[in-house]
Amino acid sequence: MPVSDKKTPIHQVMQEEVETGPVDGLILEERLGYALRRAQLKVFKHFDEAMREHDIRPAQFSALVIIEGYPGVTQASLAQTLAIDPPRVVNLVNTLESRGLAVRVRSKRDRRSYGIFLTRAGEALVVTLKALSEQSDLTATQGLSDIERRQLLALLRRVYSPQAPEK
Amino acid sequence: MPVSDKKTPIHQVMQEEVETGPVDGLILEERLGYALRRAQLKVFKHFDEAMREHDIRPAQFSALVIIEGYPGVTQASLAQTLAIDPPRVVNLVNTLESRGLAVRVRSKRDRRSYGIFLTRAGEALVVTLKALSEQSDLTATQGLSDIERRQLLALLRRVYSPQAPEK
DNA sequence: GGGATATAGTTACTCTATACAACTATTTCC
DNA sequence: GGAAATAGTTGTATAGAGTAACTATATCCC
Repeated sequence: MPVSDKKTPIHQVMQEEVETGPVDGLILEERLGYALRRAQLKVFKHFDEAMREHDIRPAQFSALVIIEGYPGVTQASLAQTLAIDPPRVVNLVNTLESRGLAVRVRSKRDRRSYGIFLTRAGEALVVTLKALSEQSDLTATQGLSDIERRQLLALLRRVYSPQAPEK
Repeated sequence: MPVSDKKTPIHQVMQEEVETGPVDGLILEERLGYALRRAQLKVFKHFDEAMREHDIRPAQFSALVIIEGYPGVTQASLAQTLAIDPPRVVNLVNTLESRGLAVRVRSKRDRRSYGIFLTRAGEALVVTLKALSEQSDLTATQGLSDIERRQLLALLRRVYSPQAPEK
């Protein structure tokens, strides 16, 4: 039962039949958060499709790419770069390990921490995944030219990392 | 206990001490999904701060703005425009109703559906919230010029709504 | 050298978001 | 008038995100 049944109707009841049909987002299009969410939904949907066959989630993909680029990266660094919190990193790395894509190696310098490395299987997979991801980004942004895509990336980078260079 | 204890160490064990310090996102910066997520995190963080005093979540704000622009909008239209599913709309509208910001009015044309309207309190609040949201977007994108902000919005719109005009 | 403090990782718990299945009431299609 | 579709609701399941508390180790400082 709708909550309104318990409340007094208000002045707008007179306007009742004003508008019902499908409504575009015109009014919200000036809201950055709305635009970011809608764009991210679309890009992630394409990404999920592209990765479905490999059963890889966005954070897993990003982690693999970072580990490839920085072999021996610690979980704390991963957390920072992925902008996720330490508990999620534990879970993430557990998954990668149990699937044989990465391994933890206890650091000799600081025995509290682990260096994370890709296995050969992980190295092979990340190459495939990067190609798939690039393709998925292209199809998700079909309407944009290469220049516009680069513009978009540069602008986004400058939003989340204010000290990023303009070009 | 880390999963790796149960696995054979792999070839990279030799490289163990390679890299640990904080790692920037350089390697991922070409990934659209990563950039979108990071930017959205930042924009939403500012938004949450701006709205904390009013205890308004992003979806609630967007709903209020849509209802203001399309009085009598149905829940189905709300779901479409907000890109959330019908069960969440029910919950959302329940919250707005119980806080006295909006009301459901049964449609005479189609008695399955409701038109959603703002109460006077809702109308007053949405004016305040829109100003706060604009201010929050500005501070979240401090590094950008007005022109770049508009460029970013236009590019995002063309990503999620491919038929959107270039300018 | 040794105790206080900080850090890396882990576990547990909470809250929200998202997705999906099933159901009621009503409308539309044939 | 009956079959199929639609608007809204309820319930359930899973993932994302934030927080608190804990262990083991390292660093700081007297």
